[in-house]
This record gives sequence, structure tokens and C-alpha cells, in this order.
Amino acid sequence: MSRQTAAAVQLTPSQLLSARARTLEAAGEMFRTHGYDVAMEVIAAAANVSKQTLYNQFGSKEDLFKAMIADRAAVMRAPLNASSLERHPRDMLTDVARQYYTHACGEHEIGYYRMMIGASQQFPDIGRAYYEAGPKQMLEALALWMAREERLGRLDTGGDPQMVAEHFLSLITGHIEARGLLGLWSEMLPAEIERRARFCADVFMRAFGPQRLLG
Amino acid sequence: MSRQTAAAVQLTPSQLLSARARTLEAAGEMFRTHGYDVAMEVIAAAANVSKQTLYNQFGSKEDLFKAMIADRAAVMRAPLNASSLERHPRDMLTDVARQYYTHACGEHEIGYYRMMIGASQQFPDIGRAYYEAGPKQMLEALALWMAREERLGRLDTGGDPQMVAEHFLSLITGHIEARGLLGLWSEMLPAEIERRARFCADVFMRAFGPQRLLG
DNA sequence: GGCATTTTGGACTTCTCAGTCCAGAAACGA
DNA sequence: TCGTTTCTGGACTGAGAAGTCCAAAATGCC
Repeated sequence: MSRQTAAAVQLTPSQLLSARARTLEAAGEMFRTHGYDVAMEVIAAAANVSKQTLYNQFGSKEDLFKAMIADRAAVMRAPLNASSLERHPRDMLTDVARQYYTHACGEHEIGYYRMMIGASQQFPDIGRAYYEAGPKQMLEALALWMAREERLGRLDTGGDPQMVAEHFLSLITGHIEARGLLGLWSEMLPAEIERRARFCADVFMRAFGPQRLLG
Repeated sequence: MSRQTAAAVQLTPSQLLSARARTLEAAGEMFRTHGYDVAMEVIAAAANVSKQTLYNQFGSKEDLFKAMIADRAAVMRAPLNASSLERHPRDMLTDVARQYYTHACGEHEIGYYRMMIGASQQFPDIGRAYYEAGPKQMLEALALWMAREERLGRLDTGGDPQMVAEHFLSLITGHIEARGLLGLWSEMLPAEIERRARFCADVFMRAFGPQRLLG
């Protein structure tokens, strides 16, 4: 009997996640698409679980929400890809932008972001937690990298890599995110992604590349 | 009697607004600070008006909300200041950034923006209306100006002023807005505003100024 | 002053939803 | 196999809020 159960677990990958993880997954999906106002009954249905179980496991709606956030915060924004750290600044930056446009600004991700923004009014500490787990990490990684590149003479940030990194991220994300948050999201074709990624890297290199030392 | 009323009107400026305008003002304030979930009773109290009057004038909560949006959308983002159009690109751009940091990214404005983002999930047409009344206007004005400056040989956008304008706005607003939306807003001192505004203009001029034609 | 309209406040209905309770079913452990 | 734990579904409570109703008061208009 227990052997059969084990076999079944191995067959269906979704069941490899604990019941709790699956519940959080479904809850996240519901919060993302309907906002914090979703009824607990709806979440329970989406998670294939009874409402009572939800309360047994998480105590309250607020706690469920926070558990879901905690579950997700770490996964929200990928850190810099270690493999591209050694490449030429232009390639590295193009890659960062490409990654963002490909994976981090779809309806799904923007939906979570919108949810965080809504929640941060009701639960102020959530805004900070999200920022520190996501954008801030990215920012610091980028600033570190830039400082190193500056020592290697391949960038010239004028001694303020933090601010320069901040502005590179703004450059990538700014307008796309604004439109997405307002529900005006539209699919970007690969060609468009490539064009924008290169554009961002070009702008950056013209402003902070070493060539202005050589002119 | 009517003369006394007129005198009273002249004495208290807030009464120069029509009752409707004052109600919308108060409603906006409540929606901004509490989100769409505020009770109609609370709005009525804030507007010094009975709940019934609210329903007489606006029909329903949804209609009140939309009336409030329509009332505000036009005022949300100031267009380019006509007086700075004739100045040197660097000064003009510094001014745009300065204007933004001074007037358009305070708690108040970010609060409205957050509210729009929340509402655009529930009422999708609101997101579009806001975008077109605000950011899009700004963008188009800036792109027009850039195209003109390019013809005058004072900028070099590589023939895509739209995208360049988009990226300048991203540069100004990106990170500040992200932090504000997550509730991490912190007052910017005048010196900080000045530093950031100049930084934005500098970055932009290094990337798109005419000097690269002269090198 | 007198008539018509609007406003008021407060009671009232209806609905939705968080959270509880419970008895029976299922899963689990030894 | 049997006892324990957990899950289920469905009824229930209580709170809060949208929207309605109405009689009395205020306001505006001529």
C-alpha cells in the first residue's frame, strides 16, 4: 500500500510538492488575478482543499496571504546570472535587459507586482519585504559588478555605481512596467525584445562606457 | 439674504467649488488613502454630506469612483512647461526632471497612482484612460520636442525620438516610483532633487547629445 | 411668504464574506 | 487491523457594507 502511494507520487510531479506548497501556489494565483479581495472559499476551491483546512493550516486570511508572499518573495527576481559576469559589459548588460524582457515583465509577474503594491497599503511591511527580496538584491548585485568593472577600466560610473545601477534598472523597466501595471500590457515579440535590450545597453555604454576617457 | 450668501462665498475659498466638486475632492482623498474598499458612509462623512446625497448625485459607488477619476485624470501630470521649450536641451531636461521630483512623486501623487493601478484591475478602462491622460501626453510632448531638437542639430536620437523620450522618462521615474508604490517613500531634500535631476540630464546628454558627432 | 426641490439622518433590507462548528469520511501509523 | 489524526462539506454566526426608504428639515426660487 505504501509502495503504491510512493509510486503514485513519483508519477505525478505536481504531487511532489507538499500539500502546503500546492495550496500556497493556488492561493498566489487567486490573489494575483482577483486581488486581496478573493473569498477564502474561492481559494479553497482553487487549491482543491476545504475551507476548514485552509484555516487549520494558516489560521487566517491575512496569515495565508503573508505565508504566500514569503513563499514567493525569494523567487521573484532572478539575481544576476553568474555565467555572464565575465563577459564584456555591453554583452552583460544586454543580457540583463533581455532576461528582464523575457521573463520578468509578463502578465504573470506584473500581476504579482500589482498585488504587492495593493497589499503594501494594507500591510506596510510587505512592501519593504518585497523590495528587499527583489529589486534591492538586483540593484546591489549590479552595483557590485559595476564597481568591479570600473576598477578594470571597462566602465566609468563617476564613482557612484549605486546610482548608476539604479538608473540602468530604471531604463530597462520604467515604461514597460508603468504600462503593465495599468493593464496595458502587450506581448513583446522576440525582435522587439532584442531591439530594446540592445538599445538599453547602447544608451548605457554611451553614457558610462570607457570611450569617453579615450576621446 | 442672497448678498450675505455671496459674501460668505467670497470669504471661504473652498466654497467657491461647487458642492459636486468638493464631494469629488473628498472622495478622491478617501479612495487614495483607503483604496476602493472605503465605505460610502466614510466618504459621505469626509465630504460633509449625507450618504443619500451621494447616491442622488452619483448613482452608485462605481459611478462615483469613475466620476472622481474623470475629474482628476486631466490634472495628474503636467505637460511640458512651455517657457522652457526654447532653452538648451540640458537645461530643459534638467527642468523636466526637477519638476517631476518636486511635484509629481510625493506621497499624494504616488497614492493616486497606486489607486489607479488597483482600480485598473477591477475596471480595465480606467487604466487606459489614466495612461492616455497622463504619461502618454507627457511622452508625446517630449518626443515632439526631441524631434525638433534633432532637426536643430542639438540632439541625436538616431531617428527614434519616441523610444528615446520613453527612456528619458523611465530614467527619471523608474526607481523612485517603484519604491513609492511599495510604500517605501522618503522625502527628497532639495539638494537630492538637484543632484538627481542633473544626473538624469547628464546621462541623457552623454548618450544622445550632439557631442558624439563632434568627436 | 410660499411652493418646489434637495438634503438629511437614520432605520432597514440584502448580500457577501471571514471565521466557527461539527459529524462523518479518509488517510496514516504501528 | 485498529486507533489517531487530518480532511471534508455544509450549515451557521456575526460583522460590515451597498443601496433603499421615508419623514422632517433646509434651501432655493419667484
